[in-house]
Amino acid sequence: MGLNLTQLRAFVGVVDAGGFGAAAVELGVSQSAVSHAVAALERALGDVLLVRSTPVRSTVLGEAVLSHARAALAGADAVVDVAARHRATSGGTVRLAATPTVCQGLLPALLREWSERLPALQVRVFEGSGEETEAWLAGAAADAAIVADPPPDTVRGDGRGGALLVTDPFHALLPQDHPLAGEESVHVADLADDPLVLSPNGCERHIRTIHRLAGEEYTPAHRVRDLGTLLSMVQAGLGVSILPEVSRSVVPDDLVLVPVTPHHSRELVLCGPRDRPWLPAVRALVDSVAREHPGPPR
Amino acid sequence: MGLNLTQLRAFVGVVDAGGFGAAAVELGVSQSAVSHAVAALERALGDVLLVRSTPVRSTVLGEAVLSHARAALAGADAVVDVAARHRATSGGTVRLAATPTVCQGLLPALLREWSERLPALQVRVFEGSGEETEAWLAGAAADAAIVADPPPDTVRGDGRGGALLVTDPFHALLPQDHPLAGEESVHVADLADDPLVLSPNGCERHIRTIHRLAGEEYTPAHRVRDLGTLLSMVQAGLGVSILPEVSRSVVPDDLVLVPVTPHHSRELVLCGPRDRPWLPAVRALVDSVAREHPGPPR
DNA sequence: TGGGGGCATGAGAGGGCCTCATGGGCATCC
DNA sequence: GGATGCCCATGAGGCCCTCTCATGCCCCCA
Repeated sequence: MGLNLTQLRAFVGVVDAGGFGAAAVELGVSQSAVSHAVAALERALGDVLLVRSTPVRSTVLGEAVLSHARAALAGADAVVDVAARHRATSGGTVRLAATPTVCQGLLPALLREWSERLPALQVRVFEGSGEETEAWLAGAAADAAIVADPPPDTVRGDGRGGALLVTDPFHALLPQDHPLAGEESVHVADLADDPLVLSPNGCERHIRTIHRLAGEEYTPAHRVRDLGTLLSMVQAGLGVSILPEVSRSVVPDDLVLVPVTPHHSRELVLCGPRDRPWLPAVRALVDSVAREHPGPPR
Repeated sequence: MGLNLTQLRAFVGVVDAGGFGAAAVELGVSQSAVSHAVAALERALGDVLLVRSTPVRSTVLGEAVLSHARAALAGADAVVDVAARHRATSGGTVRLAATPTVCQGLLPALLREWSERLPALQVRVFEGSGEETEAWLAGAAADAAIVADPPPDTVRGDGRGGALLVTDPFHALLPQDHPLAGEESVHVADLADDPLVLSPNGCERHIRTIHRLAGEEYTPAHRVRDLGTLLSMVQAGLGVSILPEVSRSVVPDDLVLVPVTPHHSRELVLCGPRDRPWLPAVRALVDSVAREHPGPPR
């Protein structure tokens, strides 16, 4: 009763090969199979498609049907073709370098997304400072990285280039009971009296920029390596800090993030190495997130 | 191993319906069938197509495959659609009126062609004089006719209108031993000494035109009704005649057809009635022969 | 801690599709 | 005119696919 790709392939094959036997050779099946298939198709459609002569000719219905049959077969072939290409380019393991804030704030959702939407692709995360991630990527110890504010030519080239994951604004990190904790936003000058705790994970450059924009002096009171340490110190009332938005997920309940002015943000970009070809799988990762955020209308 | 329209339909259905169960309802099969089909498709393609969540989402591969799958299904649907339309419009019986010369010279090949290329269509031939065929068509005793030189608006409107079957030049019919039988062409003035035998089957108008073009007097010596009689009389040496090219197939070996000057020809056109809608089957006949002769480049 | 929605899975039946073998129509060639 | 070869149709038989039914697993929710 129902149509069949085998039947369509047999019909088109007979038209192209000029005969049932020739089509059978072409399709790698017996002549009988071709005959059965065409007969079944003709039964399903309710009329004859081919005139059994030498060479075989099409009936009027056969001619009318032929192009649609070709379209159907082309679509089916494209499906297997796309799948084959996908298997070849979207498998294997990608070593992804990222900073701690990214690893904690951004990566969980991304990894979950990737494991669902690119299940054949395994991502191994390497956490390091901003300098380390860039060094790993340059030194081929990593295949991709999430970097902040890369040179513009590497950002979302829409096919070539990396993918902008998120525009990540900076906030003041304050204890919940800090006088400014309830404000809509906080100017960096108003924090001048509080000791500034800093974790030099690649954000220091941006924090310096914020101070420069405000005309404030940049004098960090403490430098810690671990983000947990920073949080603990602010919790202990030893000072305040400035953190990017992606850190929000790891901020304890008794600390708050308040937008800081002058406004400043960094762009987090997923990209491959600058100086060597990208792994196909990295391209697949980039494309998958680029499709999520449609990007600017150019 | 091989793709399947059922599998593609299930996959697209799940994407459109937002779930396996909903797709099953949509497709009129069990939820289990949809699950099996999608699983088989994923096995065939070597990777997962759908993320089993609520609502179901596509993987990257699923998105890449979706449009091609839709194209394949659209092609297959178009095939059955075209076939259904063809069954509705290209079946039944057509009563076709034509003159004897056409019936003998032109129709055999046409009927054979039609029986092969439009096997669901039956053509019943009604043979009559030119006046009779036109009267039958006008009076709905025939559904179509092959007429000579109809008004220009009925000729091959390329979609609407009739189909030009052949441009049919006139020849002199001579006994093989006639002095002019070996000539390349014969001027009608050179036949003035021979008695002119005429069969008034609708060709008389053209023969009169040939004489008028030559400035010759038109004086037929004999008028017979049957073409066979005419041939016999010419064979018996009782005179000569003027016949159209399509008559060649019924001319005996001891008679010859020699192109006559002034050159003149008629156009034989297959068309439906002028004053009422055409049978769809008549349109199918016209289209089938119009496709044969590609027609002038406009 | 049940309950329900949603999909997967296994068993079994039915049908579709393939191959093998054979038959018939048609042309060519001695 | 009979033989031969080509080409397609047809019937039988077997395998595999696909469907349904029943049930299980998982997750979310109250």
